[in-house]
Amino acid sequence: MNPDIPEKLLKPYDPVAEEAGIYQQWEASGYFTPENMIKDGLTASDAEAFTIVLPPPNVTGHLHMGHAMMITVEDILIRYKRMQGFRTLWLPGTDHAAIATQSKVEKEIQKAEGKSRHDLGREELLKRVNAFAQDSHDTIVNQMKVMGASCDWTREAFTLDEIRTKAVRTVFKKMYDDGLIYRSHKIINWDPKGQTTISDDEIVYEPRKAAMYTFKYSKDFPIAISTTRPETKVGDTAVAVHPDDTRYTEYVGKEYDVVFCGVPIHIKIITDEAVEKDFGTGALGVTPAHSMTDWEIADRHNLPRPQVINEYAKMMVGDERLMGKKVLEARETIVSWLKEENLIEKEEVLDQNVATAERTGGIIEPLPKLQWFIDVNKPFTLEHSSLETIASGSQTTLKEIMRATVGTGQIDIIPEYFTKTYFHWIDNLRDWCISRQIWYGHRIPVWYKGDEIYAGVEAPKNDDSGDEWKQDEDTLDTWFSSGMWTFSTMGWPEQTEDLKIYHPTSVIETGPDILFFWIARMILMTGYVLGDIPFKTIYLHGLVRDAQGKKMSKSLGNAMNPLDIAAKYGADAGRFALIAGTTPGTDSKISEDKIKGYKHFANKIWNITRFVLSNHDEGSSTAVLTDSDQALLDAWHEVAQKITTDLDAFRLHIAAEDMYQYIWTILADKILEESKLLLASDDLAIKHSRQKLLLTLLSETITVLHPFMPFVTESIWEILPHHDSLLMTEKWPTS
RNA sequence: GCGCGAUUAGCUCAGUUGGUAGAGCGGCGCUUUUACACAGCGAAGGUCGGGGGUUCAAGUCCCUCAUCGCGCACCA
Repeated sequence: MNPDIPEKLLKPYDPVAEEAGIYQQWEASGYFTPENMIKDGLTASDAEAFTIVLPPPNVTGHLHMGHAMMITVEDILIRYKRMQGFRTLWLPGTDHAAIATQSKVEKEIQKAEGKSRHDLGREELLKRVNAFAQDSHDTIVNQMKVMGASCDWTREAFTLDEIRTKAVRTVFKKMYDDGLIYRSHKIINWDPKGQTTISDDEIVYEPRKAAMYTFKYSKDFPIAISTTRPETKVGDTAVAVHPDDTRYTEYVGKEYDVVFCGVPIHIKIITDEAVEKDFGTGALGVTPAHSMTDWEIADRHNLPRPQVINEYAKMMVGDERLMGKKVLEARETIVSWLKEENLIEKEEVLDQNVATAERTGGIIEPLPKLQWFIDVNKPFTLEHSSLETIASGSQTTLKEIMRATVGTGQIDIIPEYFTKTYFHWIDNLRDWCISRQIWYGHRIPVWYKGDEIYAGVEAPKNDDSGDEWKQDEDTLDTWFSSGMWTFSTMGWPEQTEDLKIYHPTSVIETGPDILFFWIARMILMTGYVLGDIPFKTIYLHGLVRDAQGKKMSKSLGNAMNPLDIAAKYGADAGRFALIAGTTPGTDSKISEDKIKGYKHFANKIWNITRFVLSNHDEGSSTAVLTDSDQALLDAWHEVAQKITTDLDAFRLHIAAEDMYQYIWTILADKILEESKLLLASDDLAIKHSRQKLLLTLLSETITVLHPFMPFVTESIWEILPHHDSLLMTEKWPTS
C-alpha cells in the first residue's frame, strides 16, 4: 500500500466526520462572495454575472424537505456557474412572514400562558415575535450551512430590516402618488379567527356538506330563494333573477317590505347576468355586505349594503333572538323561525366549498371594511422600461406588466406548461388587498391628522397646533415586501453597484405553490419600480412527499428534517436523492432507502479514490496516454459535455443520473477492473499511461460531480496530489 | 364547469427534437478476485392506462375514454 494514503481513506467514507470541516474551509476562504473570487483571479473581472436570490424562508421555525430541495437545486446551479467562470452570486435572506409568524407565536403564548395578543399589547407581542424570529433565523442559517449552501452570507437580508423597510416605504409612496394604492371601504375577506383581512390567494377552500334551504321571506313575498346561509338574509336588499328568465318577469322592478325574523328589510326585484337560471329557484337573495358576487351586483344596481355580521362573526342586527349571536346560532334561530312560519319549501344537502384562512383555519366572513388596495387595472405611465413589449413613457397597467413579460422570451417558466396556469391566474386577478390587522410586519407608511392624510417614507413632523400625526394601525401583506426581494436585497432605492451588476437575476427557483403569491408579485413590483424583469428563468420544483406519496407535515409525523438526514447519511446523499429521479414541477417521493443508496454512491467514489491513489506513481505525470486510454478519456469528455448541456437546460436530474451511471458502471466496474491487469504490466508506458488516465478521470469526474455532492468531492480533492486550491473554485472541465 | 399534469419492470421513477424500451431499490443465482459486501458478475422481469388515428417508424405527435392529482371558477 502506498504510504502517502491518508488514514481516513482506508476506512469507509464518513460524511459526518468530513462535512462540517469542509464547510468551514469554504466559508473561511471567502469565495462565496464573488468579489473575492475576482480579487484572487479565480473569476475574470469582466465575467458575466449569474445571480440567484434565495427565496427567503419564513422565520416560523426550521426548514423542511421542500426547502432542502430548493437549496439543493440552487446550490447546484450556483456551484456549476461559479466553476464555469461566471461572476456568481447567491444572495440569502429570510422572510418575516407577518401573519404566519405572528399567529404561530400567538398560539404558543396562548398555550403556555393563556394570554392573547391583546393581553400583552403591541409592544410586548412584537418583542416576543422578534425573539422567536431571531431564533428561527439562526436555526435556518445553520441548516443551510449543513446542507452545503454556498451563499454569500455577507449580503444576507431580512424582509423586515432597515434597508428593506426603506425600500417598502419608498415603493408604497410611489404607488400611492401614482394612484395605484388606494384606500376604500369595500368588501374584503375577513378572518374572524386571525382578526384580519386576507387576500384572495390566502384562502383555502375546504369541501363540506351544507344544508340549503329554499324559502320565501314572508307569506306574501312572490319569489322563493335558496341559501345555505339563512342568517345573512337579514342583510338582503334585493332579489336578482337572470334577465332571460321569464318565470319572474312580472315581478321585476317591484319592491317589497317584509319583516324577516324581526328585522325589517326592503327588497327590490332586479335582473342581473350574474344569476344562474338553473341554480335553486333561479332567484338570488342579494346580500351585498356579505358576499363578493352580491357586492358587485349591488355596485351595478346601486343597492344599499347594510352590514349585519361583525368582525367576530356575530350578528349585529335584530332583537334578542339574533343580536350578538354567532352566525351558526343565528342560522339555527332563523331556520326554526322559518319552520314556525311555514315558509320553507325545500331543504336539501349539497356539496360546497367553504372558504377558510390558510394560516388560522378560520372560516372567512366576507364583510365591508376600510382597507388599502393595489389597483391592478389602473393605467399609469411607465417612465423607464426595459420590458420588450412596453415602451418607456407609455401607459400600462400592473396587470399588463405581469402579462407582457412571461412567455415572450423575457421570462421563461420551467416546466413550460405552468405558463398557462400563470395567465389563467392573471385573468382572474382582482385588486390586491394589502392591509392586515396584525402587528408583526411593515406598518403602513401613512399618517392621519384630522382629515389630512400623509403617505411617506418618514413620519411627518408635528407642528405646534397640538394635533399629532397618527400612523395607520395596520401592517402590509407580507408579499408586498417579498415582491421586492430581487432588488430590495441589492440595496434599492440606493443606486448600488450590486443592482447594476446582479440585476435582473438569472434564475428564481421555488415551488409552484407560490407562483401567484410571490413570483407574480415580484414581476409586478419589479416591472413597476425598475421597468424591468426580476429574473430570466423561473424554475419550479415539485413538492417533496414521503415514501407513501403523502404530503410531509408535522401533524402527520412524517416530516423529515434535513439535519437528521445529514447526520445519518450525509448532506451529499440527501442532496443527490432530492435531485435524482425527480423532474421539475412534478411531485416526488423520498424515502430513507433512496437516500441510503446515494450514501453508498459517496462511498463508492471514496473507494475509487483509494484504488487510484494506492496504484499511483509520481512518474506517470509526464506519461503519454496510449491510444486506448486516450479513447477512454475522450469518451468521458463526451459524457461531461452531455452533462454540461443538460445543466444548461436545467435538466439537473438527467445530469445527476448520467454522473451516477458513468462513475459507477463505467469508471468503477469497467475501467478500474481492466486497470488491474494493465497496472501489473511490466511495460512502463502502458502502466504510466493508465495511472495518468485514472488520476485524470478521478479529478475530472469529482469536479463535475462537485455541484451535486460538494462535500465528498472536496474531501477527495484535498488528498489528490498537486491540489492546494479548493475544488469549489476549480474550472469546469468542458467549454 | 374550464384548464393543467400524471398513468412505463414487484416498488420509486427517468426517457431532451418520433428511430429496435432504461436506472435505482427489491427479489433470484453465483462470487470473499490488488478499491469497495455501503461490493462484483449473471440471469429474470414491461403488448409504455384502454381504444382509435397520422407515419416507413409512436412511450414520444393528434383524437377519445378511464382513473388519480393539481390550479381556477362556481359555491344562492
